[in-house]
Amino acid sequence: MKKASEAFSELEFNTLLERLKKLTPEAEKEAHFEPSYKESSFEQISTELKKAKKVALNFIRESDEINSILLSFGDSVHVLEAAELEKIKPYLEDKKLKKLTFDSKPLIFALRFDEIRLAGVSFDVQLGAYLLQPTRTNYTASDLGFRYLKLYIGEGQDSFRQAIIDCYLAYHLEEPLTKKLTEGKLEKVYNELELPLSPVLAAMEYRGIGINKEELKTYSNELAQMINKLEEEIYRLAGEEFNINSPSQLSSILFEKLKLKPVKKTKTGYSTDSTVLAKLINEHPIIENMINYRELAKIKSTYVDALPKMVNPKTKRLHTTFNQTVTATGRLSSSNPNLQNIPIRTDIGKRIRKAFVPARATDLLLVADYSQIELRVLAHLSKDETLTKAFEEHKDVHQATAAEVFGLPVNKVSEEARRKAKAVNFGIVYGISSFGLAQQLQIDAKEAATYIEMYFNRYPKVKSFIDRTVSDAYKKEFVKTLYGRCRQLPELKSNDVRIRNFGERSAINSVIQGSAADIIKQAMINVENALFTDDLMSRMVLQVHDELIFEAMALEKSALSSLVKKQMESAYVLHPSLEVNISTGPNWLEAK
DNA sequence: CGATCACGC
DNA sequence: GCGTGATCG
Repeated sequence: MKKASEAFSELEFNTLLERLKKLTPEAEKEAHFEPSYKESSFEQISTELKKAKKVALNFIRESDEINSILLSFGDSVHVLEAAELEKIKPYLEDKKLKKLTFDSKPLIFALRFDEIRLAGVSFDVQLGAYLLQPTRTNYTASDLGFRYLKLYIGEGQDSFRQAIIDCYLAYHLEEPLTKKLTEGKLEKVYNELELPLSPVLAAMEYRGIGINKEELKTYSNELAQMINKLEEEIYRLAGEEFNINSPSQLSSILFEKLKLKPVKKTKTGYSTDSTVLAKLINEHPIIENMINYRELAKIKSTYVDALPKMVNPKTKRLHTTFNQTVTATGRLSSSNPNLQNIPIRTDIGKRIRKAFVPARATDLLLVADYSQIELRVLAHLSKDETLTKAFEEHKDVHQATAAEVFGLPVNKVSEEARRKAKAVNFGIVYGISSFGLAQQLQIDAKEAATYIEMYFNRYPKVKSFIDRTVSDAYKKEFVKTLYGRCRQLPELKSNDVRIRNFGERSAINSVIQGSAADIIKQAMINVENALFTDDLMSRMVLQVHDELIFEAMALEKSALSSLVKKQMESAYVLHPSLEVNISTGPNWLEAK
């Protein structure tokens, strides 16, 4: 039984493991873990606190307000009233006293409201567990307690008990998790990247970004009118009213009533997605209206109407949450609201960006973005001379790729050829399949395959890097990034060729995307430190995968520009080197 | 709550 | 390839 459960753990069949745990007779018999705690005063623990080298820390919070302070020196968890925070403050700010946490960022965030800067966080359960198994979807006390301490902790505890358990685990998971991190050679990425990044993210979240609510209100009304007109026109052309937002209803209108030819199927019926609509554009006038409707409806519901509702009434700003333990590759994600998918491509979408503004009208937004970081990482890892040279000579990389692949002089590269080369470059970074490239370029898979072949002819070391990465991944069942971040690939053991192919593409993508993520994380840490060292007032407020966004004091514009450029470009010594473009403006649209 | 769709890198 | 979120049924 034990063996089976271990096997499941390795394969990360999360739900199966859960079920097994519940069914195990030992689990039934064994007393469920009961956290021991006692209500203490500062005076009662002060002696122990003074001589302690490390302490596990947690809070019981209601939203951002701290209600109780939880401390543990290994055995019982001490519960102190929030009123004692002032007395504990020097210990929290003492970087020599090691703080062990279950999830440090919310703690750092909450303490900012009491003007306490938590220092000396040396262990964070969430970050450690994430680095060990980045493809898990959550890292609950119950899972981690069982996995690393063989404790049976029930799910769905009330928030008081949960906070106690988390504090207990913060203390007792340090040893086993640290050991595993060392075994996996993950100490560097843990200690030098993830752990120091966490307070940087907390600070960015705390600062938030300014948003012009009135601008969005006005826009919402304009969009409502436009959507209304499109709606009427769509009903008229369909000959009836229906729910335009329902893909199934739209499908029956298009493919049954109007007898349009279905382009592709989904699990449940005929697809009506934007690529399908684009192909049907000349078949019926309703299509163009639908395309426009989709875009407007999306922009209105997801951004224009949603964002103003999320403005914090106290700060009047938008505060995203940067999730540090979500992606399989090491990227951050952003939620509530997601500020990493604000529209940019279309004019309609761009107007959203115009509403993102600095706190004071005299300030500026500064955007610093890495130029082609993923392709540069690819050039670095593959050591391909042609690709490396393109960057060293500051060429337009897609144009250069087109010239290579199609055997043209650079000045003879058409828009069309460049577009194709760009798609091939994207495909390479994503772990290409001829099917995917064909779909992207609307060509048949055979033609796509010849493009890939032509590409590999001109960039042979990219080809061998990809082959090496994939065969390595099969051997080890994981891949690693520049900083040693790891991703397990259980898909490569599948008997299903489609799942194995997915695993192969993930292997390539994870190395490239994950290495780029490592670099920008390093840059964020370095930039944040440099801003304080140089005494600048400007602040980093957002990260969008390959770019950093700052609220810049107008007077600091040039100092900030050079600081950010220098720190980002020197975050990692890459060959070809990293290049950063900087622009500024009164809002996010004009700073791009 | 899964499926579909659409936004970003 | 990697995400988050709105909407539907």
